[in-house]
Amino acid sequence: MAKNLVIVESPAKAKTIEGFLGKDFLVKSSFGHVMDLSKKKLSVDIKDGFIPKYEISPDKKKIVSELKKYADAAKTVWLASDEDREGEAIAWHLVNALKLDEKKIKRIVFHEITKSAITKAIENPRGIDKNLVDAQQARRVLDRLVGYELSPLLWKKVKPALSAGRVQSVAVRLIAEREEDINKFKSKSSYKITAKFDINNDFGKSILVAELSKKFNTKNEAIEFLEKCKPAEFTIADIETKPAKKSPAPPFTTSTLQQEASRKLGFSVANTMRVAQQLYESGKITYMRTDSVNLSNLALAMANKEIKNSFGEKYAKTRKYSTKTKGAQEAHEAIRPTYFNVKNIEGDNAQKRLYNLIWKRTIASQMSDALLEKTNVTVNISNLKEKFIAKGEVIKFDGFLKVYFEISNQENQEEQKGVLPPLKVGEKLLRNEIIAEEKFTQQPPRYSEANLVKKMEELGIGRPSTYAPTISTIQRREYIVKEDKSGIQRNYNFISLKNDSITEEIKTEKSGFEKAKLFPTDIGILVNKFLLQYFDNILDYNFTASVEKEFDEIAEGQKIWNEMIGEFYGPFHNKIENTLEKSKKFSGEKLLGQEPKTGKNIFVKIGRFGPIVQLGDTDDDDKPKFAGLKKGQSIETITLEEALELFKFPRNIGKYEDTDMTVAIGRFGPYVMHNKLFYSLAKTDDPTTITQDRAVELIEEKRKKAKENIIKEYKEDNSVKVLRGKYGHYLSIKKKNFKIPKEMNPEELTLEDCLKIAEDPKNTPKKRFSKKRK
DNA sequence: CAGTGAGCGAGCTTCCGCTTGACTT
Repeated sequence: MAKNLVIVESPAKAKTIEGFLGKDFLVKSSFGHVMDLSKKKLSVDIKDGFIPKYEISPDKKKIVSELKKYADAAKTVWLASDEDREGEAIAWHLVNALKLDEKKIKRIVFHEITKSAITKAIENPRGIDKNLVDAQQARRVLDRLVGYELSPLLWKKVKPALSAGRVQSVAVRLIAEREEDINKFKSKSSYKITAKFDINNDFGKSILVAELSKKFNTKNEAIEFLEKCKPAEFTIADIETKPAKKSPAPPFTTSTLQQEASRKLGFSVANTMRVAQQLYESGKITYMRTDSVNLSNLALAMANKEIKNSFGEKYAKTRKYSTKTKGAQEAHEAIRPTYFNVKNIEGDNAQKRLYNLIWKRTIASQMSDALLEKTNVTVNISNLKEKFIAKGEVIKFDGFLKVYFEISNQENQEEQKGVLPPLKVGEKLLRNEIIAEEKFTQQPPRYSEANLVKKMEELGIGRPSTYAPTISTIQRREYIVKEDKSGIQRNYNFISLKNDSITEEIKTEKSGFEKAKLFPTDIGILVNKFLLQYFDNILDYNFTASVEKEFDEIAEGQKIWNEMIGEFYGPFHNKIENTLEKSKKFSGEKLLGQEPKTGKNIFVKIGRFGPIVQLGDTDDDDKPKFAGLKKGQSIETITLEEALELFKFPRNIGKYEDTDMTVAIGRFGPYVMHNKLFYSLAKTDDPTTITQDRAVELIEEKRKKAKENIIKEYKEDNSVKVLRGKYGHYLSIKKKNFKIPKEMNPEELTLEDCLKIAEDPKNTPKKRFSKKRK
């Protein structure tokens, strides 16, 4: 057995490091945290100084016992978890979980996986930094208290199974507020003037395009301007040329990788992380969960060599970047290729594309500036004081642009600068055409997943390891949805002056098209309203930043962690108690109007199963009627007419095989019910207009499909069937499903076989987490 | 999945941050 056991967090890291160290060292990984608070209970002793009660995480029991075996046999245990708050806590938990003798342990840290960094770390061990551990405990306990006291309050006051937390609730707030901004937004229009001039000078013929420095608010002003241009003379008043430069962006962090992969490759945040993980595990890139833009000296040297080889000496420029992100912990390097001379890799398409993006971005970050020449040409109008301006841009030296071009975030970047024709000051220009185009101001854009990550990082909310999971949590809770929105056709005025006549046209454009953007749901909006009303401090965009400051003070030994938690918890818990006692159920109920026939009130609100409309008051003699909202409808925007429509279900649409068919809208969308069986409508079917014939078609379709999935039936007992499902073959007996053992051939099962399978408890399906609510 | 919504009451849900596989009805 090896004399030395080194424990790191990630198995891929363990493998690499083992190669650097001699055979006296055994390197194992803890797979992240090994101890945590129990999921089932609060596990914080509030009365006695907020002492947390840790347990070995259920899924880590095996790893812990394995590590303990190695640790007991080793002379020295080197705790090499990451150099940040969480890493320090992992080291401390390992001491407790493995019951390590303090004399036997050494804590080492390194933030790059290079041989020299590891060797240096081994030469400079230290003890566990208890202050840093305490900062982590404060973070952990705060999050637990907030999450586990707010969530149950929501269950009581809003809806069961909801959740709230320091990070997720702020993410939802961002999306809800953006939607509010969009609803409030009123588009304004103005007129942009562009001129095309014919050039005919010593250098030949060409065209100069220039834009007026001023925009007009009304059509009349624009026409008035064009009228004045009719007799005017146009002269070049000034040509200004100045050098400019562009510098490359720093190498990727988790957040910037997610943003660029979204923009350039169309990857979702989760997809980016999955593919990056694969690249990391196969040794092609460094660690993918990082907030650091730092590159190791080894990496800098490799990049420099690669650039000189591929592009030449003058393209290389070694750069050190430093982070500007709030609360960055920088335990790792930036995300970079492991070997810079590998430009392309083996792998699937997604891996190749993501690797290529990382390679280019990292290489570009070590390349020279691009040198540009920017030119501004001013054109005078003889009878007006406004000026036309033409802008040109020429690349004198491409530098890093040779490999990498960062797409900016702005959506409409129609302005493209190019090369201007050769011109002279004083030169007279011939007016070819001047146009006035009506332009509308754009509504604020909805967040994409990657833009949300960017914003969260700016606010210091969440960490590289949690961006993707947080986004899926708030989608799973149905606070937000990712959807496309088709744009709307819009008319705009287009006025043109050519020769001596002005013509007016109405053109159409499509605007507001959005793909894979985040929309708040009714429940998301409601929960956000509730939290803002009662817990505005937690939802404050600066909340995390201010507690982070206190965590830092704890880490530096200037503050006691449980005192800090106490100061927070007192007022917070009071608010919980108060709200529990005083506030009524928070359903977001809104009176829409009255039903024309009966005069009964119609409300919209959130019911136990989501948004509903209600006909009649709750305390009326007869029970009120309820109906769920259709997909795409929302509490915020539904009208009285739409609500009345919803009460028309269930609708009878005729008979089939002598039984009534009815159309209704359920939790999973509109459906036809026939003979107590359900048939979902297709997305293209409209439940308000669906015909009898179409409903029959749906019924027949589903029957045919069900038949195709039957592999075996038994005459003796028709409740037993062997079926083909999403995950392969399975057995169905009286609506209960069973797994068919792998060694058995589903095609050849006899009825006896089937019954035997059903009796064996190991074939009964495990209870999966289901969203079922009674 | 399951096509409800009142009210009663049992029993369930939930946080953030570290890490990877396991394995689905």
